[in-house]
Amino acid sequence: MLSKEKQLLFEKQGEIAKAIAHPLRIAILNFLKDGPQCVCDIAEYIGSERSNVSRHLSLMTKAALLEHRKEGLKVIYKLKTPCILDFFSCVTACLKQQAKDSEKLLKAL
Amino acid sequence: MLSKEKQLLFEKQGEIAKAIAHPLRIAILNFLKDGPQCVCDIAEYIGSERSNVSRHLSLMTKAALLEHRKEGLKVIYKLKTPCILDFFSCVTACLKQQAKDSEKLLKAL
DNA sequence: GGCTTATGTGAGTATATAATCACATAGTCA
DNA sequence: TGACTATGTGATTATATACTCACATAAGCC
Repeated sequence: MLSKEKQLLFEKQGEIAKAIAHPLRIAILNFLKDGPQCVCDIAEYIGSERSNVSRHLSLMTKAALLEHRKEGLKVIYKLKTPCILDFFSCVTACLKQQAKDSEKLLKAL
Repeated sequence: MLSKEKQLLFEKQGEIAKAIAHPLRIAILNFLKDGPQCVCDIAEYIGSERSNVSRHLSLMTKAALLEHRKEGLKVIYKLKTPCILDFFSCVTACLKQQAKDSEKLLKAL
């Protein structure tokens, strides 16, 4: 049976996973791995409304994935824990597995 | 600007992240890392209704995180791509960062 | 001060997700 | 065959999430 401590841990882990789990947010994380960027440049890169981007950014900030500072008119966001980028290499491994399976299926046709 | 290929990749990665992003599903993944288990034992471990567990399992199966085989009356689920477990070590790093920040804040009081 | 730009937020709507209950299906065994 | 067990699924409801538009705020510049 699941202990209270583990339950709490899984909830916390779920919050972080949820903060990552959106195509636009993943795009933002990938954009920021090359260095800090302002909201306007992020919005232009991912091709979405600024207000929407702003919400995604504050969501990730609340999950402690990002941090930001003000610089004149602009707000600059950057990765707070670059280790989350490791997430993508492990997801990529899963996707490769999927691709391999599809390939097998295709050959069987 | 985001290329179509990258957009597609980020969507796929988002699907996998979403399949992980739930406390019960994370609990299941952690339970299965010690070996394959049937639905009834998984349900008992995480303390939720079987029908609910069943849905979480099929969701993760669709995302290719799990695979299953039938064994008599029981259906046995197991990790398909154990590499997703790496996800947890990278999330743990984020949580440690968060804890460190809270500690700093606490000291400043 | 007034104008402009960058950002964030409230309100509303549309869609997705999670959980529950009841029931259907499939396999086991007497 | 009939009772029993394990699992999955349809229908419903509650809640969460994503997006858009309009507007508020804050900082810079003339």
